[in-house]
Amino acid sequence: MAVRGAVPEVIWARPERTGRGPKPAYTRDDVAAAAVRIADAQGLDAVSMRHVAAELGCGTMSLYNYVPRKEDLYELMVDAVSAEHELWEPGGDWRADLRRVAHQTRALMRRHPWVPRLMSPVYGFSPHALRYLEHCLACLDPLDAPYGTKLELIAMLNGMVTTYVRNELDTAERVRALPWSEAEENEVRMAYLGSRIGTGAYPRMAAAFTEDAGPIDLEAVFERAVARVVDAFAPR
Amino acid sequence: MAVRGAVPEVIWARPERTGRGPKPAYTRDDVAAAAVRIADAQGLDAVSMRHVAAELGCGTMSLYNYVPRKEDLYELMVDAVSAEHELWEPGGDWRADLRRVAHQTRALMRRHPWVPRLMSPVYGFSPHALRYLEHCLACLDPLDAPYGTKLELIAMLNGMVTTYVRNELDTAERVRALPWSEAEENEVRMAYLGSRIGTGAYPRMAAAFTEDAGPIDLEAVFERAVARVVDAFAPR
DNA sequence: CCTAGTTACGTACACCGTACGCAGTGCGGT
DNA sequence: ACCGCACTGCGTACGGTGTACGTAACTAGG
Repeated sequence: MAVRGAVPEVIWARPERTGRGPKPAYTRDDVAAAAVRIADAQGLDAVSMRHVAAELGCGTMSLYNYVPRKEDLYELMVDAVSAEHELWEPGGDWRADLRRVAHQTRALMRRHPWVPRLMSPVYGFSPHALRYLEHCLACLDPLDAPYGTKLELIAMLNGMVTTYVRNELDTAERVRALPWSEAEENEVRMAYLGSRIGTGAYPRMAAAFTEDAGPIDLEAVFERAVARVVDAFAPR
Repeated sequence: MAVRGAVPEVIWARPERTGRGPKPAYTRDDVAAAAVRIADAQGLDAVSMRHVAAELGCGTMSLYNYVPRKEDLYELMVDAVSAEHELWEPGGDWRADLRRVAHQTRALMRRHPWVPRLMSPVYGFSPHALRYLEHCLACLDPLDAPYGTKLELIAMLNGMVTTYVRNELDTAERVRALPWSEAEENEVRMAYLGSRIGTGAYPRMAAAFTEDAGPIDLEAVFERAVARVVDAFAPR
């Protein structure tokens, strides 16, 4: 009997089956898919061990045969949706390819609004994350720069996309738990903001708000941000 | 009796006292300070209503006289540490001023490692956050650009700093709850990564790892990232 | 002065992650 | 062929969480 709880382990290094005893009723992918299904439908906070087990159709504690801790379940979830990344043959224009990567990542996160909240550097080791990273590096083959710089570019782009989509969506995820609507909350916040600005203590913010009264085009803002990050690494 | 739970409200718009009834034993700042003290000392996960109440020296449910939901307690915490931002008179070189802002924000987050996890666009309305934003805009006075662009720059810089420090620190925050050390976990993860790379399926990652075997200088990486974001908005 | 609104807070509920123990199952070694 | 044991499945239980609700004490406004 191995003392499982006290030794560090990576979920991906642990074999899915060891050969002895009865065959497991589900695969690791089944578990991940059930958790993803719940997160997509009811939000990340609804992903509890009990709910996932119920969705899967087994007892709660049976989950711990597949996943040592809930943290690892999160890791499985991120890897599962990372499989949705479409990996194409890079076309030679690394800036265009990287912009395409950014847009695809954004689309993925909009399909699964809980992903930004789970993004962590430690999840970068999962199988599908490695494939994704290798693909990004392949896109950067035409760029004449050391790998260190390329990795910094990829990290910066991914971080920017994650932050951006997170700001765009986690309020929507958050509002699910609130007893009032997002529109109502925004209205109250804007009213408060207006009252603060009206005091005259923030002249530049006041100017900023009178300058641009129209609704902001999120799509265009994202487009510009991506281009700026990519161009920041282009040789002059 | 107002039905408090069903109407949206901003914590900052709610008056701290209404005049009727016994005087509150603590101020809102006392509550925030107690929560910050716990988060600094024991991590964000230790910030429970019971712990904060105990730290403050009152009953658990008394907290709800000061804060309608735990979410608002988080908002108070972020605002409380936002007061630590040093606001100087901008010197005319907006790029230098912005770099200084970035470094100061990073230092603040390193003092309070739980801040990146709580960063959310909705917290941008707190009093000290408004002061901070106005200061950033003041730094950007010499830059000839519409306020929309300036706000995009500030958002991008803040997001990058937050992401960066988060990646740097939340593993440390996370490891507090794990039954093994961060070094042990890193060793296991690196071993697994090596075994995956050894399969030859990721030639570029393999090349990247053989290229740069030395330890990475986090300070220099951060410096470069800040400079890149700032320079991306400089007129050519 | 009275009363309505507020503070303080104990109790209770539903839910969480997961340690533990037990029954059943089927492969590996003899 | 047959143990034995490692494994799966899972019920129970523990200590934690946020917070709804009810009650007692208190004080300012009419």
